[in-house]
Amino acid sequence: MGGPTRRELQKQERRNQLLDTARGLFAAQGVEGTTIKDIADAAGVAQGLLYHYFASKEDLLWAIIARDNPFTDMSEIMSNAGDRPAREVLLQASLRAYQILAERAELFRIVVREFITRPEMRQGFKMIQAIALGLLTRYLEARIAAGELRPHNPDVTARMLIGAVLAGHLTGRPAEPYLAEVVDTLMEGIAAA
Amino acid sequence: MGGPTRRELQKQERRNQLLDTARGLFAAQGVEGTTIKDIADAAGVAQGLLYHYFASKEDLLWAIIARDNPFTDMSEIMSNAGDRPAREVLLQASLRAYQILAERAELFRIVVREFITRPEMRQGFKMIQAIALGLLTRYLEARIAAGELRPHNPDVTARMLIGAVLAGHLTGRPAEPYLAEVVDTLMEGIAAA
Amino acid sequence: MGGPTRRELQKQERRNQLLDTARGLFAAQGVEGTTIKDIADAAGVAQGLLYHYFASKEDLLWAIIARDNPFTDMSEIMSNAGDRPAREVLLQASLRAYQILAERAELFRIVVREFITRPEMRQGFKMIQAIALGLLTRYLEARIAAGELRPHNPDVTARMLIGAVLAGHLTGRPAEPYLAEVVDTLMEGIAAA
Amino acid sequence: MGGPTRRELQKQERRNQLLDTARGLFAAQGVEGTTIKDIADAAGVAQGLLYHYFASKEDLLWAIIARDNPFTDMSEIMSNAGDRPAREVLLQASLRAYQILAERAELFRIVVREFITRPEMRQGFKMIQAIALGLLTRYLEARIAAGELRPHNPDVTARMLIGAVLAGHLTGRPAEPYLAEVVDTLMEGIAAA
DNA sequence: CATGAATGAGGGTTCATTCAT
DNA sequence: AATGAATGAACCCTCATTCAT
Repeated sequence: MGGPTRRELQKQERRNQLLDTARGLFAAQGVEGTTIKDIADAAGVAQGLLYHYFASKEDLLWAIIARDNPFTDMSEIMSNAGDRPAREVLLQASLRAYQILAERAELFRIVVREFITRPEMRQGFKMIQAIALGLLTRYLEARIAAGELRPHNPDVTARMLIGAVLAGHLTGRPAEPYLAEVVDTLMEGIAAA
Repeated sequence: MGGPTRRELQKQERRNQLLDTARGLFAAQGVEGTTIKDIADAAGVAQGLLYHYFASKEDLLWAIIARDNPFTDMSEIMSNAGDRPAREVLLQASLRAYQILAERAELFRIVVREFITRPEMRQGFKMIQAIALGLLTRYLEARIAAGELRPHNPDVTARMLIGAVLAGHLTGRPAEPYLAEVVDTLMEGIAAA
Repeated sequence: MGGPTRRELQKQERRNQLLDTARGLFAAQGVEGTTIKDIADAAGVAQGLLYHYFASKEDLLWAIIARDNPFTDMSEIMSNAGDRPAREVLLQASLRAYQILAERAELFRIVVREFITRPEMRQGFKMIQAIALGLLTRYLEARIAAGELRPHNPDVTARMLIGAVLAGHLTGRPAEPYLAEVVDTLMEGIAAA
Repeated sequence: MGGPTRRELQKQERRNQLLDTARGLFAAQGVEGTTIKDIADAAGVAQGLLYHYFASKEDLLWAIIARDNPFTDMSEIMSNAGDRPAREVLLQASLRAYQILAERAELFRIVVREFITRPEMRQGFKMIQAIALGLLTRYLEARIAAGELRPHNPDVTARMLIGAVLAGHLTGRPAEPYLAEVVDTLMEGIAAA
């Protein structure tokens, strides 16, 4: 029987509140630049309380990443591509990725910043990238096999698309018409006929 | 008469030594994660000496950026494009950018990391990106006008190329054949004829 | 309900303990000559704790001054002069001032020392002196108006009395018979009849 | 035979320049608040040079005090009192003391500040005060014996005059008419006839 | 005589973490 | 569950002093 008790619910809420608060500050000031006191003050609690929910500041960081990790979300998207035209599928995937980046902008900033220098996090970064790359590459291979795309190295295409999406996000470009143009260019190339 | 004295030479050498040491540590551990003591120990000098050359840790960071800034280097490259085929020019530019990123990998890691969270540095970042984008965009416009490339939005192409170069660098891809494939894809597209 | 809780009481006690300890050391060695470690060690606490109670060493100094400031104490004295003979009132005021200087000798030493060189404190010094001078001057004016004292510039008399009290304190003269002689001289002069 | 050489003169000038520079900074910022670099920069020389002239910062402080000590100057004044009226002599002495305080204001500030907390300097302070007090007291005793002043404790009068002079100086009062009023009050008292 | 690079001890301050309440 | 007083290790930086040039 079951379900969470009232108390467990409150506990979850408090935990989420602390995660939200910490995520905002981490994104704005960096992990090193944010003190436990900052987080406690912003959340309106005492410093000590954070140690009831998280073993350390490091643990708090990992808890944020674990909770807001968007990968389960992403993997579904590519699975349902079916037989629609590649241009349409790639555009939809780009748009969705853009959307996720916007929604998770704070997490993204935290992760990029920390991944750059922390050796133990670089490992995780490679995994993440491999997943996204894998999803895309497998899709492209299927479309080449189906004859919709000309034979080429799909890994390169995947990296170009991901790079263009990231570059657009980082430089604040609106999704429209940028992503459509990217996909068009990818499909047709820029050489004069 | 003239020329740097022995003492001035030594001063420059010492200064460069400290900049090199700091750059390596900043890149490896982040600016926050590197202490003045770390740098002094690695350079084999006393902590106090750093303050003989740089007013503060912050000042030291800016001194690294100022010294290793690759912009003058980059702008020359696109100016000498002349009338060679676009495929060749874009590939050469990509290769050179890759090379610069490799040479300045440490600076690049430092800068990206710090730019992500420091507001005063974001400004600088936008400038940098605008320069690179501008160089590329102007070149593409010229080739469209010359009829070598089909009419399209060159800003998108520029971002795609930059994104692909950055993504390749960040994920440790060797330049060959990656960059050639990127440029080919950009020129011809991936759609089946 | 109400009143301070146990914890609030302890907080006040601890705060006062730290102020007492710091005051003693500041008086003995000067503010610059006293380190936070000195204070913490003397109080038997960790250095960090001082920053739980005071934002900085400077703040600690001001907190001592604020707590031990004798002005409310002093202003009452002159208000209750009533119609007693001036000789009696001036003597009583001198004695009381002497007493305060003795009680607050540490604060006094600190304040004089810091006021001499810190521009921002000189301001405060002028205010303090103006208050004491004002109290005395107003009293003397009233007694001149009442015909008890001969017409003269009361500001000068006030400064002479204050000067004599300070000089006596600084050179360690016992209050008796010094202050009585000072007041007598002030009342009668030293010229032969 | 004879006279300081050119080089010795230059040496003296340089020494005096350094003493002047240091005195100004010590007075303005306190001894602790002044760095050797401050002094060297203000004098336009290298830090190391100060150690050619003075063994340490402490030594530099004592050298200032030794050079600018005003006592020889002061003792002559009271010796030549002769038989002039006491009012005139006391006023002249007060004026001269005021003048000396003004001329030596910097030294005075330094000395007071350091004397307050340095045990080894308190000793010197007592000597100084004893000298001034002695000169004045002996003069007053002579005038009492001569019948010009009524019998009283001259030590008290001396302290009152010194106190009034110091208080006036510290609070920035102009010499005129303050000192004349002080001497008048001292001579005649403030009681109504 | 003069320079200023170099040292190294120590200062004020910060902050993640602990623990009695 | 929640508080916040208390700790102590480090951090950035300062500065009197030394010494090779």
